[in-house]
Amino acid sequence: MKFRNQVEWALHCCSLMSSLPEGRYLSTRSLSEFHGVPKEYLGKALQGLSKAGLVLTTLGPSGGYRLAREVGQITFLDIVEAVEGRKSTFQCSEIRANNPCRPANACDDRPCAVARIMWRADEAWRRSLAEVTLADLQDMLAEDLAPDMLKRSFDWLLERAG
Amino acid sequence: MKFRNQVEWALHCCSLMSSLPEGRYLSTRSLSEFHGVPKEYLGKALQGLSKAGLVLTTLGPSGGYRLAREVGQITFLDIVEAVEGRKSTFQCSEIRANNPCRPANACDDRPCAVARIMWRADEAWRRSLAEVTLADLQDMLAEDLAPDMLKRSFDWLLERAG
DNA sequence: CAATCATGGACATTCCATATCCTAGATTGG
DNA sequence: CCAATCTAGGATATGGAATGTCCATGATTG
Repeated sequence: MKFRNQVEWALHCCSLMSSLPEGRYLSTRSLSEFHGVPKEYLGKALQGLSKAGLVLTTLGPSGGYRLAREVGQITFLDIVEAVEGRKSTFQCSEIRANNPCRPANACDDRPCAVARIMWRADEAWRRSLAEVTLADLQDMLAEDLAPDMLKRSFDWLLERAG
Repeated sequence: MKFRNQVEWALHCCSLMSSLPEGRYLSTRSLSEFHGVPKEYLGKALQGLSKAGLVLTTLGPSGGYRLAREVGQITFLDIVEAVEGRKSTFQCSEIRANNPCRPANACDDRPCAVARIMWRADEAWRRSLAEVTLADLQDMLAEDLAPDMLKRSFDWLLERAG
């Protein structure tokens, strides 16, 4: 019951790309150096973001990734699902069908009650993540971090952005 | 990002034990037969419930498990956490410390903003599961299932209960 | 006293997260 | 045009966790 590391990486990469000026791109190499994570493996996560349409890419030198939408239009749920998929935390294996008292021709018009309850909790979880955008994260970071550190990070980013 | 099978098994076992008359017990063997799951492995999940204080046990022939509290006093969250543990879905690896622009003496007074958002979603998930008890599940099943099947399952249970 | 039970440790197996490496094709800067 | 750099993505290792089996122990019951 744990997320991939890639989810954390993808979220932090999106956070960094949130400060990227219009039309510029950040390469996998730069993103991996900034966060201290393996470049090749991070690439898989970024490809997930790309396939989900959350980021745009260009090839060649000075290529890389940038956000495909405004920071206010990308939610945490978008990013998590792009990397982790849309599977529910609870997978119903239809245990109820094994009940020895169940007639062979029994048909279930509704999903198993246990699954319904677990899936409702999943929905609450998704709703919570869908309420937070990258813009909200930017606001939180502006409160958390010292202004000069934000400035230095931004300069670092400008140096690398193609 | 998926639960153990044991979580599903434990929930269904608790559901069955909800109909158990006062003072009677159900063995691992019976529970595994009813649900069609491996006895030895199911035993591990039931031991989890036992260690969490959700069920009582007795040894010897006619021994087994029964709920330790009223059905209205055992929540889905209780059961899930007894089997799965209390780990969060999101594990913060403090990626922010790898930021090359970060001064060596920097200290963080708050958890990483990304983690705070993810943990808030976990809380919403837990709250949802904490709102549902085994009594609620019984009500749902009474609506879902044909009365004669509930009756047959109950008789099956009485035959096995020690 | 023999059968049955929970507990728990040891062990095998299968699957997945976590990588690493390489090739192909596209693009850019010189 | 050419060399360098980029993304995309396939092939392959590896470690650890999920899944499942087996057995020993001690308690309880009939």
